[in-house]
Amino acid sequence: MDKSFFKRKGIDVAPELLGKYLIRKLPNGKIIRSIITEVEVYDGEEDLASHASKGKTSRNEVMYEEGGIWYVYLVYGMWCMLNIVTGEKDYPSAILIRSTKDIEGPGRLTRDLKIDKTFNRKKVGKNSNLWIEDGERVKYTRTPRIGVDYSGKWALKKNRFVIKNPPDK
DNA sequence: GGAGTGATGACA
DNA sequence: GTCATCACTCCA
Repeated sequence: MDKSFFKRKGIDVAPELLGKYLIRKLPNGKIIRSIITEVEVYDGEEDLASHASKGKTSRNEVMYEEGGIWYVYLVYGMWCMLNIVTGEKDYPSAILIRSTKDIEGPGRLTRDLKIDKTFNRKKVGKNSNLWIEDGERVKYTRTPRIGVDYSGKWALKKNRFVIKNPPDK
């Protein structure tokens, strides 16, 4: 995956991630490939649903980096969320990977792929044992994001991209 | 529908 | 230091 792919706006990158393969190489050498089926875009400080809405902090500073690295953080005390940072440096935006074809749900995804905070800030690539490979171009639909009701009008923004008719493996 | 869980950020 | 909050999943 070309680095410039992730330097574009999250809203442009997100639909193209659908249908691509998320690939995880486990410590024991086993490789898991799964098609990305559901993502959400968090874009800019004005997005109240984004961690970046409160400005730069020690947790979200990774979002301000240049696109092409992972942003992993803990929610609800037990689940890690997997995001890809997008956009230029100093612009906070990221895409949350919510589901793949085999694993539905962002918390389950990271549990099953054994992804934890050690991936935070790592580059998307084989060197970090977690990367993306080209897949098929697919149709998708846009819906409001999940679990962000507190963010007022931003909760209604259709920044969630879901694959339509996922191809068979 | 409701509990559990712990890092994080806000405030003092 | 305290306290409330939270991009979730599981089991009723």
